[in-house]
Amino acid sequence: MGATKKDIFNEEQNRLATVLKALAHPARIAILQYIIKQDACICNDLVQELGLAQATISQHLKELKNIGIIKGNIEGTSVCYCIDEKAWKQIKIELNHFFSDTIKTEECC
Amino acid sequence: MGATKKDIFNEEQNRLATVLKALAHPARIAILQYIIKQDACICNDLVQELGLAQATISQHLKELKNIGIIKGNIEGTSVCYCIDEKAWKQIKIELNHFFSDTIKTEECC
DNA sequence: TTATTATATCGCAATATTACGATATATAGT
DNA sequence: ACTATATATCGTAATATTGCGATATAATAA
Repeated sequence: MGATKKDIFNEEQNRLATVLKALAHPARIAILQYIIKQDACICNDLVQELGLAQATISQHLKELKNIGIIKGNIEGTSVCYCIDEKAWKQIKIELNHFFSDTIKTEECC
Repeated sequence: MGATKKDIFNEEQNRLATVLKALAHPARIAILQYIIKQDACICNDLVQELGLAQATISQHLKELKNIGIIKGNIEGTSVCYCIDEKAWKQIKIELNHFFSDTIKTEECC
């Protein structure tokens, strides 16, 4: 008990849930917004900007990297993070697909 | 420690995270897809369809109701759930707004 | 080499989520 | 009134997430 029963859902449902979960935190939304605004940034910029501990920011970056939406390039002693355009577009497509399902313009029952 | 630090983020970031979190579960994705497919359904239909306990489905429905994306009308002994079109469209707009931020077509750093 | 800077990872405590049995509530049918 | 049906809520165990200090790693600077 306690864990999500992934086995009873299909690929699409699990994939969508995983992506949404990775995005479903205000710090990770803020991180993405900051990266977009600045084009790219390093972990320490985010520590200054958001006021969370370095370990916490690093952990959030890892979760965003896990779904591929950002990527990091090593630049000397720091890591430069930016949006992975291809992944970003793919996620956009997946969400659009889900949300573009036609809703009946009628009241309930 | 442990709880999300909502106070350091802005309204938009917290709102977006809350909505995404409510959607970020395969069961809730499946519930929404089923409601869309059938136009409307009752809790028990979902219990049969998804194979989760009635208490679990009821809890997931509650979370979807919390963000307003679905609404329930009492119909005799059962409750008929359907998409709240207005809320659905609003959420769609909010997500589109977030995802339509222009991404630079350049490599990282 | 030693110090500095930037990040990642480990370990842990606090909190949140998920799932479900049991039970409460409420309506319809007999 | 009694029974059946449908849903919501409570309580609880298992698991996951969040946040951070401490520490490890790795590259640059002095």
